[in-house]
Amino acid sequence: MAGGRSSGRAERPSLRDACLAEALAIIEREGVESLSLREVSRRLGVSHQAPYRHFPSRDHLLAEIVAGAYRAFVAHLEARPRTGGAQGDLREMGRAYLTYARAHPLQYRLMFGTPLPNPAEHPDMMRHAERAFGLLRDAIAELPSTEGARDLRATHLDALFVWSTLHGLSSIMSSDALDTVDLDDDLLEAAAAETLRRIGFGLRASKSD
Amino acid sequence: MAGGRSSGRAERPSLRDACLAEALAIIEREGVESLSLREVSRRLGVSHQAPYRHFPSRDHLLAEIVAGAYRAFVAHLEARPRTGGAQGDLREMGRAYLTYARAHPLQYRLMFGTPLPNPAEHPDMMRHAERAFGLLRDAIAELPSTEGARDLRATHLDALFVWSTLHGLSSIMSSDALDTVDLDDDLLEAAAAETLRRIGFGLRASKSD
DNA sequence: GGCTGGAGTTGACAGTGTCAACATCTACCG
DNA sequence: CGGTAGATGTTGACACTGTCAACTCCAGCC
Repeated sequence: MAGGRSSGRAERPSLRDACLAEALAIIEREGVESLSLREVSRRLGVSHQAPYRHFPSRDHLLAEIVAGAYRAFVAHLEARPRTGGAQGDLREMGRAYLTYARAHPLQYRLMFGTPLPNPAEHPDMMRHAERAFGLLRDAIAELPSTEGARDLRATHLDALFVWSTLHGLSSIMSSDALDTVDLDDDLLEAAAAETLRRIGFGLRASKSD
Repeated sequence: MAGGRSSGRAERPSLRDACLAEALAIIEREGVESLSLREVSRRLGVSHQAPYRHFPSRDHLLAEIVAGAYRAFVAHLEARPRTGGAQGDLREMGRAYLTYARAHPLQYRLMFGTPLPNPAEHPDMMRHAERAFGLLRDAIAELPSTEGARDLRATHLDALFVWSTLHGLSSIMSSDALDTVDLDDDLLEAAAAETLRRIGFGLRASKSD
């Protein structure tokens, strides 16, 4: 039902895929807000209405690009090393999260940083998003509970803490705001490691309440 | 040189201020991306070029609104209670940060969440932004250093940690992403308190390295 | 053959930001 | 008092955008 329209098996010259690729290229160079279907058409040498054969609207095209970013994000998170126990696993998840954000700042910003096309109108995009959040929450739910049953509320609190810490660092790292403050690359590298360590402390802190 | 054009002393009917107010109202109802100077003009009953007498471009108007949000943010941070020592002060700062983000999600998003008009072209807006960051960094620099001189790098790391944690929670709280996950208001309240506590743990953790 | 439906094109419309030329009104200076 | 300069606001244009509607084309199928 979903996806698979592209590389499944060569299905036509696929102007559809060309649009997605060209749109992404435009966003990379000029930013989301200056993405225009007409410019995409122009670059592809087709008429300004051609993309409408494949996308109901500009926002639908954008939503598909964002969905792609989520898909890649989820894949990256799932591809993390799966060696240690629950605690080590969460750490790997955090590392993977930060790695992706550092390696793909544009995609990260597309997912979390920019005003998305109305999410309610693009359920497919949201499905991928929820999948990503679910991964993180699951990893936390797996944490060993030192005091018997892990209650749901505590899990939510922990998830929110981990999520917001990771997200905070990532969005700062992939934002322009950094330019106003002078921080070198080494520092950011260190900050990533440090943040992971501190998340661990923070989680343990909640137990020793 | 800067500011003071508004409420200093009644300086004309001040279409300028009316534009800012109306623009903010539009953003509140429709979102940033659908803010248009022409709509502002229409609502104010003036011609579509009138605002250009007061703002060189749409982005300049937007930048001024964002600058206003930063100004209010800085004022809110500076108005925090100043009772305790450095440690208590940082805690108050954190509380004030989260309070503002909760009370003014729109403004918070305007500052950190949306693609701003090219910051380099709006130095005034950036001046206010830096002021806000500076407050936080200063509060951290004041922390008692248990091991003699507080080195600059450590301060930066700490600042980045505190900042990103606060920002992460705030931006999640003021974002639509929350809607995809079911979290009640009580939980958010608890998360704010919990996060402040955990930031404390995180900072101490860096010392006991 | 004829017909149907997808893919792409052309032409229009309303909306936008912005430049340029015009009008008007206000204040100040001779 | 008259006149002139500057700020303020208006009208008209231009290029650009997303999107609707009607048109052409061409492959495949009965």
